[in-house]
Amino acid sequence: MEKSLTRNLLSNLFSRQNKPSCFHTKACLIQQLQECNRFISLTSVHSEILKSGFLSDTFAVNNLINCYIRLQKTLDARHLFDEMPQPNVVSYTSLIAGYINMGQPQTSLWLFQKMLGTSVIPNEFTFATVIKACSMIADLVTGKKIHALVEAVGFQCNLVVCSSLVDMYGKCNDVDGARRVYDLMGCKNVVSWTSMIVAYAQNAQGHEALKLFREFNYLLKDRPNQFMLASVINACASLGRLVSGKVAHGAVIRSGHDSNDVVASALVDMYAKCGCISYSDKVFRRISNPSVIPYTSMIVGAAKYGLGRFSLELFKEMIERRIEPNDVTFVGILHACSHSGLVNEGLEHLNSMYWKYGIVPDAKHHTCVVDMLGRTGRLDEAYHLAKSIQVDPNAGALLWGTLLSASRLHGRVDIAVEASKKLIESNQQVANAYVTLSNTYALAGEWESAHNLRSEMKRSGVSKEPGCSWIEIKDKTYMFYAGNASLERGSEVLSLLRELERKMKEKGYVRGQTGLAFIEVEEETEEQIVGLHSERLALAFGLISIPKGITIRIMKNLRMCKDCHDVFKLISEIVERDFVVRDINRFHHFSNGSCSCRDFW
DNA sequence: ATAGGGTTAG
Repeated sequence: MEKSLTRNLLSNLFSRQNKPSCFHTKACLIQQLQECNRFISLTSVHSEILKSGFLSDTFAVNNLINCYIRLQKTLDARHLFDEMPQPNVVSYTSLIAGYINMGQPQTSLWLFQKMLGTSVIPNEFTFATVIKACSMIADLVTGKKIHALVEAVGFQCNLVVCSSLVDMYGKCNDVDGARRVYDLMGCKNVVSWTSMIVAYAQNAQGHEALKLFREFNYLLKDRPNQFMLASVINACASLGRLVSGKVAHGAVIRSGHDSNDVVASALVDMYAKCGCISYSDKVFRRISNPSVIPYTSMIVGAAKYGLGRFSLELFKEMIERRIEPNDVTFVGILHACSHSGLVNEGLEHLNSMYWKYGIVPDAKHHTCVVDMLGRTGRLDEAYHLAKSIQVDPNAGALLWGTLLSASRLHGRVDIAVEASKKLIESNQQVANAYVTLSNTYALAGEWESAHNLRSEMKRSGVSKEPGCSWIEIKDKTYMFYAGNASLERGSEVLSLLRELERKMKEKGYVRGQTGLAFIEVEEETEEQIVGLHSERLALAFGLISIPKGITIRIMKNLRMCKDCHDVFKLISEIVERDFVVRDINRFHHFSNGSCSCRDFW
């Protein structure tokens, strides 16, 4: 690359072309640099600068560096920078930003460190840029050091610097840190508000995100833009709040942002997570040129509904439209195959993802496949696969946790023991491992082992939060704790739910495999609400085991079933009376999924 | 030369 650059420079240097006289004045050269968007014309201007002797002019070289960076020639920019006798703050900041644009935040932080050893003082542009580098790699330690420097140098009142600090703390999972900076800001704009909303939304505090959004609208400082709306829709999705999500959708339509790809993706995801896959589909089909992300949202949404075939069709369609899938798309596809029992299709996709699409399967893909094999009872293959994968401790916890659940589902004590060992050894999900293993022993009738494990847990002080599931309707949150069957008329509900499960099995419900359904719903009818309640109640009773991520699919032909209707009615009454939680703020730590249901003791 | 948004396995 360097050689070709030199060649171009030389050929331009010695060519005798008729150039307008203005070409040689500094102002003109710089204007040409700012308008330049092709590498070949850049080298020509570069050689003119060289000829005119402006290479010793910091301002001119800074413009040259920026032009190289704009054309993603970071290495050339670096060579120029290294040759500068007196790089100034702009030279440093430009190159630092260049490394960030090339996806090298570490290098940009290294250069910043070097800059601190010189007499060049960073300014607000430099700070905003390096803070972004910390956000990208979630480096809170460095972020805090830079924050201290910001205060020392006196930029703590700068709008852009503070907005990037809010974002940095949020991305590093320090929500309180983000809020502290946010509260100290003298003036805020849409960006600062959005950064704070995102900090909440991405740290399982969706309620706070929505609260801030309401505050923003109440103050009516500005109209929400597409960035803010996408973030708010994301918060609604994580909470499963259909009503708020629809309000946000209304705002999107009114403000004309509905054709925005990012906003549309957020809507597709939100409707799917709120249980309205048909709405997701409607929004999705209105996107004129969907990119890989809305396609992936739709694939994942369908997969979670047990519509595995639909996911695969969407995948085929996007390939036909020459949209390149990414690693997340394959997570969705493998998830779809896993949850719809399409094992052969899943294995084919795993095997072809690299040679057909150039995506190397990593731990998350293998975890999906372990889950897929495990669900259908192919535990030995799943175990074999899990053993063959190199993983870091976090990914390992997911991998072995997945295998452990599958072992329990099929009563394979031997593999459950091995998977639990791995979890306990790695000091990850220890309580989960104990509980699941004990449940597996119990399932296999090995009561003594189950009991011993419980005693061991008590002795070593390992405890597990009870599983919890919730549904929000209007402004109320209904919480169900797993295994809590001690409510009034509990046995009555239990027998009705058993009957319901029997009917579900008649309709093809397979334990641990396909999400199935209670009732067909057009709009937000009473039936839907009751249907959702009964799903969660059933979970609470431990009666049906629906692995997290499977959403109950809604089936038309159950609508007329009178028995079901009676169940819903009864459950509805009980739920209204016994399950209203008034202080929703207490449950923030659960809010990373609207239908989470953990294992319980 | 600077800040903010969407999809991820259990």
